[in-house]
Amino acid sequence: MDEDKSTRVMVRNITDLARLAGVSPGTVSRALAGKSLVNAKTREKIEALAREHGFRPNQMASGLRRQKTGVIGVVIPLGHDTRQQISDSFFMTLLGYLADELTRQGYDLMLRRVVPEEDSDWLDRFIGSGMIDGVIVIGQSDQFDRIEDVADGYGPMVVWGNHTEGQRHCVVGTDNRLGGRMAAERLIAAGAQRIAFLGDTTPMEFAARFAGAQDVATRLGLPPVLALPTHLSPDRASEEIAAHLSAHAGAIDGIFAATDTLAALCLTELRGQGIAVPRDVKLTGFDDLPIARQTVPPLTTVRQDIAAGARGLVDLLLRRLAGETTESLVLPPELVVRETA
Amino acid sequence: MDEDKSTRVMVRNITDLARLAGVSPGTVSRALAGKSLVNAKTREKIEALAREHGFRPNQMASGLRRQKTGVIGVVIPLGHDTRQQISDSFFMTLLGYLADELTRQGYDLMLRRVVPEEDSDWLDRFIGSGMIDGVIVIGQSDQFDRIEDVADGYGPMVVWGNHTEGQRHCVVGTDNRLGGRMAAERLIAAGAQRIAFLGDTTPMEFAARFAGAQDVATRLGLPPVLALPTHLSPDRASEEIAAHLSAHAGAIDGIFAATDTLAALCLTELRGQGIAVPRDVKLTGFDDLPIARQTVPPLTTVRQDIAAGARGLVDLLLRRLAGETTESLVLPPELVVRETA
DNA sequence: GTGAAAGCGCTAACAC
DNA sequence: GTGTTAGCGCTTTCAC
Repeated sequence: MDEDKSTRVMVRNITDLARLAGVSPGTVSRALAGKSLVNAKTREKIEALAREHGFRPNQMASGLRRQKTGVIGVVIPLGHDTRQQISDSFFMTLLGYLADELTRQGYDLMLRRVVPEEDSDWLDRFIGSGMIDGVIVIGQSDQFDRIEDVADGYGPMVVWGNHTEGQRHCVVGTDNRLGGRMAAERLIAAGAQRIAFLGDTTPMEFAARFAGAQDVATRLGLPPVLALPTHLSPDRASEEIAAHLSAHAGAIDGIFAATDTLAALCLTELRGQGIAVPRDVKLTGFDDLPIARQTVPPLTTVRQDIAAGARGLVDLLLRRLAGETTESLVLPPELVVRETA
Repeated sequence: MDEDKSTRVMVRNITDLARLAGVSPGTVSRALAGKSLVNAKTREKIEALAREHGFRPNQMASGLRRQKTGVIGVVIPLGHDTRQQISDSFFMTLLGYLADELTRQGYDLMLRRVVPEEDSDWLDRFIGSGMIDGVIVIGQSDQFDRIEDVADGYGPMVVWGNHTEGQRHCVVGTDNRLGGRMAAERLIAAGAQRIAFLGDTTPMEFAARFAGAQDVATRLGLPPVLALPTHLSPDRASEEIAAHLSAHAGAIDGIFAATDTLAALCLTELRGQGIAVPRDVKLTGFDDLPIARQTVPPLTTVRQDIAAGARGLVDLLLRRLAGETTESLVLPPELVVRETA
């Protein structure tokens, strides 16, 4: 007998293994799938052989036969702001948690980033590929209607995003409007009166945050919240922020940034223009990403529970996969007071 | 005729569509795959029908038949430091670029995060799943040997990590040792004499960075570089950094942090302990992530070209898929001088 | 240029 | 408890 793992015989499929084990392919399939009704001895023998030859049943074939793939699609639609920072921290963090959670549940994750403008068919294409059992959409971007359409005819889909009264697709997300109110209230409590919202208000989540801040301004009889649009990529955003700041210097004493990333950038620009935070201008972010603790001074922000979001997405998706109909899940935001407001 | 998209007939497969079109399944297959030798009229008819019914050929079946899936696996092994920040910015950024690059090349991306300690079989399992045409491993972690073993018998694999003389697997990565030298040289040029390396030196990349710094200290006759190990998760790292700083206060005037993330954390702790940067202690990071520009003062660091790395990984993988044998790709680091050293 | 037929690797009735 | 068989949906010779 030679010493090396006797992989001299190539085992390419269940049939090869069956021949080696002296049983039928059906039995091998049952044994490897951990099905009941297989003789303990037979099973052991088959498992030993499989191990020895490093054999694993082909998931494609199995998937085709069983009409399920064990794969969940995760798709990130990139809206108008195509070059949106690829590493957008929030989405990437969510993706990390999703990967963990799906793995825990025995699913694989197929990731797709799409540009809806170039491919209006992005969602159907993914669903229709036959490669995935269900889909998680990260961010509605500007594709709300597209998603609604699909939701009517396709069950196993859950979306991370903003909840709108009466919508038909199942969504998981933070109560952005409430979060926006919290941010604005904090800015005002810290002494601000003339508030600006920093960030693009086109995406629904951001629009809701903006609306929440506006709610508060209106209720308290303060001037309306000023919208200061920016892109999401750091380079462009920095320039835009600098321009906004110059244009409105002195007219603003509170800034509610749409995300922590934007807030951090803003902090840098404020310092550059010699504006003291929180003395001259109060500032809040949104998300509570790690960076929020590391800015100088550390950022007051509105926390989203990303881990809970990921768990919620996967939990709801699995329930839908099992045929349940599910309600959307709206998570509560939490104000984290640090030093910028 | 009724108004709605006449999706009354469900088209579940190529055979259904063939029936509608009055042709054979084979012809439909050819038409939809864009093969030559199909009558223009026939092709148009089939394409129109497919569009009308939102039909798309099942990729699983196609994959099974053609013995290729159009999917590239991307796996992130989480070493000993299991709870390594899920959102580890560097890997996540790389992942984003990989997603773009693979999409551009017409491939889908299947993502898997694995804990080798709990599953020694992680790599074979992924490869053997039959779901992927090739695999990109992000980070060697402490799995160098495992990867070497696999490389002997499996071609389409490329790894992001550190290059070691004579290794057998194809790797793409920055010249970490050179980067380490650059960082140390900069610290010294800025006036430091007693240098410490902040971070775990177990992963090969970090070990190489440390070794590079050590090279410089040795060459210049300075005291050896002190290793200050930490975990990667922000919470633990902060504590550990604080402890290191207290223990070695005054004995260190230059810190080379293994990553920008660690450097940013370190900066916060230094400030907390009233140590001025760069006056009392010089500091450099590694990576040049966005955060490096936003710390106060902004971080001097060693830049890795992540986009080039992603392109390299995909390019080499596709070449190997095509049967070529490829050399590893070592990318040059670049010193970015800001204000901490 | 198109149809017929075999088969990718696996699973699930259905026999026995 | 195990073998046999018929596909899952697609592609690809091989005929014609």
